[in-house]
This record gives sequence, C-alpha cells and structure tokens, in this order.
Amino acid sequence: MSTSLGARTSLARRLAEDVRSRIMSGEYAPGERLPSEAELVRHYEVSRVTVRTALRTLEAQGLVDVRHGSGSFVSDFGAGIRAGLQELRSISDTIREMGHEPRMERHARQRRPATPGEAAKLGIAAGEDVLAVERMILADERAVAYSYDVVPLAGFPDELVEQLGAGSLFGTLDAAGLMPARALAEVHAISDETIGWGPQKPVPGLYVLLDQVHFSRRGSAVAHSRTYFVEGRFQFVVLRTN
Amino acid sequence: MSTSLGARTSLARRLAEDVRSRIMSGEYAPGERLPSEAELVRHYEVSRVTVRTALRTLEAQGLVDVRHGSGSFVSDFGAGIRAGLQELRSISDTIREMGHEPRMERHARQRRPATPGEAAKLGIAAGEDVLAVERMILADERAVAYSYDVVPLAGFPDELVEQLGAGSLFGTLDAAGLMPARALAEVHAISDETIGWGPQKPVPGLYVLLDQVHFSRRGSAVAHSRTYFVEGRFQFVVLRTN
DNA sequence: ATCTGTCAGTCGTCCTACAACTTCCGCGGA
DNA sequence: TCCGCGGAAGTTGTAGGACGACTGACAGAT
Repeated sequence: MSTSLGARTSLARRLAEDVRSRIMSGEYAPGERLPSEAELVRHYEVSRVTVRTALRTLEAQGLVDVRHGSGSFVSDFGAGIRAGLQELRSISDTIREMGHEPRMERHARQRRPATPGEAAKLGIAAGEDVLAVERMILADERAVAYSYDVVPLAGFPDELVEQLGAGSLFGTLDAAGLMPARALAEVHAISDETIGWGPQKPVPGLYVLLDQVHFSRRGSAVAHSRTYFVEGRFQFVVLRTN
Repeated sequence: MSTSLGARTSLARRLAEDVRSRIMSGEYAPGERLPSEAELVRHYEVSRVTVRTALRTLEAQGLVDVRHGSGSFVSDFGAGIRAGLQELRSISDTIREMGHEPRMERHARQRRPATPGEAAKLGIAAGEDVLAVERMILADERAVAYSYDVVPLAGFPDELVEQLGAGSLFGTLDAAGLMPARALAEVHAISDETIGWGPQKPVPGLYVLLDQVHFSRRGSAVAHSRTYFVEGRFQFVVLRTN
C-alpha cells in the first residue's frame, strides 16, 4: 500500500476493503483481535489517520468492534454478513459466496416506454425509453428467484444496450460508468401465482419481494428491479446496528 | 459539546448522533450540502479529527456522501432510511418516527424452559429459563405486527423480570444493562392463518417475518424475537451500500 | 483469598501542515 | 459574443507528533 499514484479511490477506502477481505477470507477469525492501530500503520505504511478512518468504516458496517483501551475485534457476525441484505452486490456474487453456482436464464427482453410508476421511481419523464428484462435466477440449477429489471436508456451507450440482459446487469452498468453504489429496497411478502414460470415454478407462489431502485454514486437512478425470491430457497439476512 | 467528563460514550459518536438527528428532522434537507468540516469544528468546538470520524460513520451508514474537494452532502435517502431495516431501533420508535402513535397489547406472558431451537439461537443451554412474551403491535390503533419475544433469564435482575412484557422490551433490556447493539435478522415471507389474533387479524394471513437475534455490545445474545408484520401495513426499507 | 495501586498497551482527541481535488470566475483569444 | 484555459479559493485526504483516557494484567498489601 505505497504512497499511491493514479488511485481512483481513497487510501482509507482501499485499506478498509483489504481488511474486509481478510476478515471474509477467515484470516482474522470472528471474535479475534485485529492488529493494533500502530501495527497496522507499520504494516501498511500509512498514517494512523488513515488506519482509523478505515476502522471507523468497518465498525459502522458492523464488521469490527473498536474498544477504547483494548483493541479492535472482528465482529461475530462474519458469516451472516456475507449474505447480508445491507451489502449491495449482485445476486450472482452473493450466490457464489454462499457456495453455489449461479446461472441466469432470460425469459423476456423488451425495449419500451416507461410506465408512469417506473418513471416516478426512476425520476425520469414518463414515456422515456427503458429496457425491461425478465430473468430466472438459479443456484445449482435450482430456481431461487424471478427478476423484473428496468433500465432507463437515456444517455446509455448504444453499443452496451445489446449487452443488457445478456450477462450480469451490474457488469454492464459498470462498463457504462453507471455502477450502482446504493440501492433503496422495499421488502414485501407476496403470494401470487402469476409471478414465476418454467418447470420449477413454486407451488404455492410465496415470495419475498425486493423492490429496489439502484443509484449511482452521484445519486441518479440507474435501474429499478423487482426480484421475487422463492420463500425458503434463499436466506435473507440483515445486520442491524445502532 | 464541551470537553466532557462522565460521558459514557465517545465524543465522535455523540456528534454523529447529533448530526444524524438534524438530518432526520429535516434541518439538513436531502441532497443539501452540510457545513464544511471547518465550520463544524467551530460550531461544535471539537477537533477536525472528531468531526471527520463522525462524518465517516454517517457515510458508512449511507446518510451522507463525503466528496473530496467538494464537501459533505446529505444522501437523498433520508426519508427511506428513517424506517430503514438496517437501523436497529425499537418498533415503537420506528412507528413514532413515521408519524403514527404506537401501542403494544400483551397477549401472553410465560416463564418456561427454552426450546432446543431457541437455546441454539441464543447460545444458551437447552432448558434454561426464558421469558416468552406474545404481543400485538398497533399503529394508530391498527394492528401492524404480532411479535413473539424470548429473553433468557440467566443473570437477569429479578426486580426487572416483572417489567419484561409490560413496557418496551428495549427499555427494560437497557435498564438491565443489556441494551441490544446489534441484531442479526432473517427475512421470510409467511402465509399462516394461525399467527395473529384479535378482531384485526388479517385475512389472508400474509406476513413478512423478521426472525431476529439481538446481541449486546459485548456479543452476548440478549433476546430472540420473531415479529410477523402484516403485509402492506408496514413499509420495510433497506438501504444497501457497497 | 481479596483488594488495590501500578504500569504497559491501546484507543480517543487535539494540533499543525501540506497534498489532492472541485468549483468558480475572470481573462484572453477566436 | 462565445469558448477555453488557468488560477485562486475552498474543501476534503493524509501525515506526524503529542497527550489524555481507558483496559487488562500483575505485583504487593491487607
């Protein structure tokens, strides 16, 4: 972690990410004491300010517990956080981190004007073009969710539009410079027989619906997605802190 | 915010809490720029380190967006975060913050040995005494949730046991020095006609179940609670960040 | 055995200084 | 007039040093 040159993100952020990955990988076990701030300063060759900034971030995320006069400790919730709902990551990555093999199967793909409801959620004018994609999400070839994603196309690079709905939604958005940094998700319980499709369509149709609006770092809405998770096939965990 | 003496919590934490409440109250509107670090230093009469520590915390919680060279901005999600699932607070407080009047109605209260499942979740020996409380949660006299709470009684002050199930669970736990600092919550969609009771029992019985284990700051489990929120009567929002 | 004071280790806060980045505004040229 | 460039001012990021406050452990006294 040298003095850096063309780093596009802050030193403290990278340090936090590094420590975070070490915690996730088990290098630092839950409950274990992290190296002291002074040791981290020597190891990473950064100032104590930077170390403390990173630790603060991890503490606010619930990953570590900083105790005055005692040290910093890895929170006991590592395993739970790994699939934590408050962490914004693609469903594929989450499935992979849980030890399963993810796969997407596209069911429909359509370019059309935004409905009034979608326009309101995305903060665009009604009738603006969007791309709507319906997909089934599988883990180890088992259907775990059905997703309905909507991406506004205004200002979206033409050559990337065709990629939308092909591979990872997050990946394509990232390539377009519209990587989601935050998402506001509503949680609902839904019982509806018209949601899913295919041979694995669940009976009865009981789902946890995640109705999300994704925002870029600058605050503009980049996608609206409704994902219906088949109840019982996907574990939702939220770490709540104060 | 003077130099303080008997403060049981850190200066930076209190500062973050103060700024947070100002954001919530609308004193700083979503998207608006916060005072610069230098101005906050002057206003609160603390060092810049303390100000930055507080801002880091708020940033990690998703409430503010700190931009290098530009300033700190209130995130656009203030309204959504207010009822955010990732914020650990009592249901009563959440209902109040949403502008409704909360009320609890006790349905059952029983001291009994822990079931094996409860013992496992709470990390106690099977058969240890717990207090189980069933309650209905109302907002403006409308049933919004049914809760099943379990508190292990080992090491719990006798004089406070009778308070359990009377008023706020969080309040009693706080009085016992066991204030929950974190909770790990599982989210499920549940369709079950045997859950609720009373004249407002919903038909059909569709609920969002929050299956939570509450932990004290030191990591010991202080309560297990299953809360069945009537679908549609309570808005669940999660702010997801990366 | 219990209590107490000491001490080393660690985090909390403060100060000062400078680098890096953003924004804005004015100047000059087309 | 319009556009583009540069620089100044303001703001956040990082560094280094200093000291206070808290914790945990240990030795000594009771």
